[in-house]
Amino acid sequence: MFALIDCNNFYASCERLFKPEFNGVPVIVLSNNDGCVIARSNEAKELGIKMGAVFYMIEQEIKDHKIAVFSSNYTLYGDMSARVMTNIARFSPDVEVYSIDECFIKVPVTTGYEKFAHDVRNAVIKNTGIPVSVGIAPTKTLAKLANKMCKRTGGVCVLDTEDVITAALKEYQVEDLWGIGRAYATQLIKIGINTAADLRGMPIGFIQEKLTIQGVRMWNELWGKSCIPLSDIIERKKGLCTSRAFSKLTNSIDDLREATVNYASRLALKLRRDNSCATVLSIRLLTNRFKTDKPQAYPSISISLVHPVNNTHDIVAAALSGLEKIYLPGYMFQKVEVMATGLIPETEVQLNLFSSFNGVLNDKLSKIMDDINSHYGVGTLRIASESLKPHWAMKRKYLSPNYTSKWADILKVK
DNA sequence: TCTGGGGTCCTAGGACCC
DNA sequence: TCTGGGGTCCTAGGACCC
Repeated sequence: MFALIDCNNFYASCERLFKPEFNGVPVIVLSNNDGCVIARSNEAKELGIKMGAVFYMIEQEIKDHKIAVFSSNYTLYGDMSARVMTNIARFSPDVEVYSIDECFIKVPVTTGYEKFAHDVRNAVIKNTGIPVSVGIAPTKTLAKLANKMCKRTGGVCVLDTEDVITAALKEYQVEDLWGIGRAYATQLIKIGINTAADLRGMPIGFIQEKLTIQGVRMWNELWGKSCIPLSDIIERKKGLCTSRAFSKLTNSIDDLREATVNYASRLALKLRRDNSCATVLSIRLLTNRFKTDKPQAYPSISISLVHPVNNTHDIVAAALSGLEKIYLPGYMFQKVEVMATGLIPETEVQLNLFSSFNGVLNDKLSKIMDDINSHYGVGTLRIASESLKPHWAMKRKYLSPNYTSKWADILKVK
C-alpha cells in the first residue's frame, strides 16, 4: 500500500504559521513578480479566488474582502518542506519526496491503515504546524486520488477494497486524475468519458492509442495493479534552468546582458550544488506572449561547451556570447532563459588532451566564492558585471521574512 | 503597468548505420 | 516490372506534473 501525504495549501500555511493573526482569514500567495495567485487558504478558495488568477485583475476583490497577500518566499517554503519530510520519514523507510509539498511513502503496516494515517497526520501537524492530508491506496495513482478526496473526509482517506475504490472512481472527475491534464481532459469529455470509472471501463487498446504508454500505466493503476514504483533514490537531474521575467519589458541590450550575467551565475551555482557540469548551454529570449498586438519573438541558441564546466566565469561567458548572437533590437523582451543540459557528474569530467583546462575539481575560485557567499550572504562576492539590485528585478512587494533561515529574521517573542 | 518557474516523459520523423 | 530489413541516435513538439 502507498500513502500520499500532501501539505494543505502549503505556501499559504507556511506564511500563516508565522502570522497566527491570519488564521481564519483569507490568505493568498503570489507567483514570482507578484504575477498570479499560486496558493490560497480555504477561506480564499471559498471567496472564489481562482488558482492562477492574475493579481492586478483581482485587486479590488482583495481589498473588499481584506485578503492577506504574500509574495512567494521559496527560502521559507523549502525549509518548512524539509521539516515536514523529516517528520514523515520517521514513519516509513521508503519515502519519495515528489514535490515541495508532497511525498509518497510505502505504508509499513498491513492493517489499521486509518490509524496509521491519523498518526502521521497528527505528528506532522504537532511538530511542524503544517496541516497535511493522507491518502492510502494500493497504487500511487489511487493514493493520489484518495488524497484529493480527503477534503471531504477530514484529512484522511483509505481506499483499500474493490468496493470502496469503485465507489470513489464513480464520483471522481476524469480531469482530476493524476496524468490527465487539460488537453486529454477536453478530448475525453468530448467523447463522453467524464469520470475516473468511465475511463477505467474503456478497453486497453483505446487507452494506449489515446493516452500512450503513460495512460496504460495509469489505467492499470486504477485497476489496483501497481505500475509506477516508488522512486526513493534521487535521480540526477538531466537539465537545470534559470528563467525569470523582468519587472518591465526591455529592448536594451545592456539590460539583457545584465540579466544574462545574473541568471547565468545563478545557474552556475545551481550546477555546483548539484555536483554536476554542463556540456551544453542554451539561452533564449522571450517576448510577452500576452501582448498579442506586439511582435513576438523567441530567439534561442544552444552552445556546445569545450569542456564540461560549472564555474561562474565560463558559464557566464558562454551565455553572453549566445546572447549577442540571438539579440534582436526591434522587440520588447520580457524574459531571458539560461539552460544547462547534457549534465554529467563533476567527478566524471574528462580532461581534454589539447587544452590547459585543469578540471572542475581544481576549481578553487568557485569554492571560495561559494564559501564566502554562504557565510556572508548571497552576492557578497560576485563577478563585476552582475548587479545586486537591478532595476528590472522581479517584484516581491509582499515578501515575508526568512523566519527559519536568517538570523536577523527570527521572530522575537516579548 | 501588471499574466510564474522549474522539471519529466513519450512519440514521430529524419538521418544515419550495416 | 522492380528498390529490404533491421537497427540506433537525435531533435522537436506535445503532453504531463508541481
